[in-house]
Amino acid sequence: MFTNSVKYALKAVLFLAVHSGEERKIMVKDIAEPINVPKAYIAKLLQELSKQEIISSTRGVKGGFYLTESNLKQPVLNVIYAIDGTYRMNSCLLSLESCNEYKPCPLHHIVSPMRSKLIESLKEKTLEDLSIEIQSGLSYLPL
Amino acid sequence: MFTNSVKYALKAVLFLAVHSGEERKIMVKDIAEPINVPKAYIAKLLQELSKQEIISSTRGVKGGFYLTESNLKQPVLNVIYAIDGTYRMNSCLLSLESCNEYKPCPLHHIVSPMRSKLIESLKEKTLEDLSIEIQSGLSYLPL
DNA sequence: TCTTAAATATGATAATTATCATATTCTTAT
DNA sequence: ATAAGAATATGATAATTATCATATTTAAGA
Ligand code: FES
Ligand code: FES
Repeated sequence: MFTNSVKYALKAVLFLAVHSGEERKIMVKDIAEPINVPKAYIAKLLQELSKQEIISSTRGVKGGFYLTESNLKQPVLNVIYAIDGTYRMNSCLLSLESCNEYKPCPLHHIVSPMRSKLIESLKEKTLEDLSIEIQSGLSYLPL
Repeated sequence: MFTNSVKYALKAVLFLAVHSGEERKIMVKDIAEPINVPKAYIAKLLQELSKQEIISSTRGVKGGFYLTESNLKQPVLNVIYAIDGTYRMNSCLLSLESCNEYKPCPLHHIVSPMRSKLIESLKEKTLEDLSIEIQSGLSYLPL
């Protein structure tokens, strides 16, 4: 469904959502280990997310990655789009072009409503929402 | 969501569902062109599907690929599993291990119900069902 | 201002997936 | 039997994705 990169990015961002803050910046190596993702790999992804202002960072001594209040308000979908682009989630299952209501492929009626719902949910849920669920013990992060 | 291989395989199988029969075998080249997939690529996929008895084939003069009545009764999901394996559809979105109700990842509550529904639908719908929909003009094949 | 510790930019390598090519085997009809 | 037309088996190449590595830039503190 998603690429490995998106999965890793989501894990990292959610980890930051739970553990970081403007006063609690976290370095790559302290993110990589608990979420169980290769350090160099997650570093690259974090840099990209930072460049796209999905997450925040400062360099140098005492630097690291973190989420601002504003970052926390973002929908989960932002992370996905930032890494994979929008195409993957929205393209038709059978043709490789965009999904078309007027000339639906044979799987459209099965797949499209669910995809719409999924995207809607990922747009509604913010990083903060998920962070709260994790902290309430309704879901688990490291796995 | 699915790999390119699965998409191609589905297109080919549905093409066969609509156009072939025990008395109407179709050769690779006559499948590849209308579904707009490279011949050598789809050939390999068709061979694999044939080996797994998702579709039928005979070689030699007058040979080709086709679907028997029994083939037509199969759920769409069979095609997907035959090419991609079962893992891809069933694994957790965030960890790379299997999805777990008792220790759900932060996206589980959003994603899991929809995935279950999707799998259910793909299990219920047979190739014949989709073929009929195409023939009724409810959906379109080549795209 | 200089040293140090961090992210950033850039790119190299490995693994997987997608694509292409061809010699072999089987089936039908001559 | 044998010639021809098809799938089959096998493997090679290309493109994309995943992974790793490192030199450069920036910020903080001595
Ligand atoms: S047209 Fe194929 S999924 Fe919508
Ligand atoms: S535990 Fe992650 S999707 Fe179910």
